[in-house]
Amino acid sequence: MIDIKFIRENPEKIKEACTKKKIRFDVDHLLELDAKRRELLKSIEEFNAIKNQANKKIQEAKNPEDRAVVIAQMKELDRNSDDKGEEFRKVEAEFDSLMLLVPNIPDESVPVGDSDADNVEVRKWGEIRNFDFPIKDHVQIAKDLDLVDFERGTKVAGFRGYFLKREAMLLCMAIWQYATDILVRKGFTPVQAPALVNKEAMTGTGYLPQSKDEVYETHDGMYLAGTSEVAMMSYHSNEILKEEELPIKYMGFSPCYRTEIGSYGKDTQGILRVHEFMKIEQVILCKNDKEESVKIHEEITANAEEILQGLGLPYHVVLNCSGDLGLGQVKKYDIECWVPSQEKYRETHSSSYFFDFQTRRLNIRYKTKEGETKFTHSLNNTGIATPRVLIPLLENWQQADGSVKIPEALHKYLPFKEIRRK
RNA sequence: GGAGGGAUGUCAGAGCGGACGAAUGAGAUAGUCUUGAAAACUAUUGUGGGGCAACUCACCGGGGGUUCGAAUCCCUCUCCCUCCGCCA
Repeated sequence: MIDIKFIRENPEKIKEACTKKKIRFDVDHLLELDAKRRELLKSIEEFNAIKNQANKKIQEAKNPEDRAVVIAQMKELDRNSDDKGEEFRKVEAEFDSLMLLVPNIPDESVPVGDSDADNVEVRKWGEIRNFDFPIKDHVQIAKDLDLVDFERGTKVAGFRGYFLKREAMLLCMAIWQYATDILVRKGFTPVQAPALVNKEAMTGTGYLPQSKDEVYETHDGMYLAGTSEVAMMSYHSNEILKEEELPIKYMGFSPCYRTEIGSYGKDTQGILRVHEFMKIEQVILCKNDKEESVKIHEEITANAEEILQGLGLPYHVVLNCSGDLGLGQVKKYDIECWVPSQEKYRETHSSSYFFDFQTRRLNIRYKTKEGETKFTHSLNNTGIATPRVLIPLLENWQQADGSVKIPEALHKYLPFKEIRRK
């Protein structure tokens, strides 16, 4: 959510953000509602002030007759006043729902563009291997080594369903443990977060109302979150923190659910785009300070890079263009890992900051040392997501004989150093 | 699933139709005392909206209602606790 005062004073900046983010939003209509709302509120308040004064008189009235007179006057006043309450509530409701749709303003460093095609590569890491044998894609590797059962996955869980088996499952657990060790060492508090969450949590983080098609809703009005960010951000909703506690760094771990309704027909093979997966997420609350947000954004991006480097996966970091930013995001880097069979980089991480967009919705504030109350800033980035990361891992580490080597960083978590056919 | 009890400021906790934006305690901030600290004492200390300001309006879990007037009464939703049942 954006501060209405800021919108009033800078409507052109919001309009510009709409254009850059390719979002249709009628700023002028919002401001009209805002004016109307304030006008109604003023007249209601004036009426309330009169009533409050009259009530004081009723209390001060010495004898019952005086009292009765004032009460009669009061009733008369009530009858003659036109009740603006209902109109106000209507205007307020529309205003509130529109406020949830005002986009945050992209940082100046964000390139203007329409889609991911306009994203800009900022750096690359790792050697892209030159295979001297015909390579397999991850689906073939998984089938040959009996690591994923897609047929039964579909039978039991429908389209995009899968069973992860044997070494693949152990590998995932090793990857979680490996990533957890790195993040805990960096001061993150590990938390197993609920994936089943309420509407406030979804709205507060900005997944509702704008992305409601991509979210599973349960029969009793709960939601399956697409990321533990939803629960971890909501963890401190309606709280006032202390400045000394900041930054708060959580490593949220949870299953994640996505309908993928916007991506019918895309990546239908394998485990790239699935409805259900596991993810370790970095979630940060920090001071209301742009420089602090920028600094931590680079840190959490570097954390993810460190995790990928340990796994020996070539990647690049791209700066997302304005059209590829979510409603609340100020700036976002995607980290994409090299997928040999596709000869391109595919997204495995997404690192973004929001300033106080989410924390206004969730009402997460802190008291500064000077005693001021401010909204915190929030940021998040993937730590590691499985099984998606198995795609670059299996493909980049495949060997001519059909086996797959395990990167050394994972050896201590596994009873094997390679996966080969039985 | 059944039966009761509860939700109040940063925290604990009173209030149960008008003098309550809310007792009291803790915490925090400032000051006195002290070489310094602790203790003690004194003062200040909720949030949000409108107005340059004086001021004013709203907020006692959320939403409705009754009343001239609601933290207090009624309805409803959410959550928490206790007991019984059920499951592990």
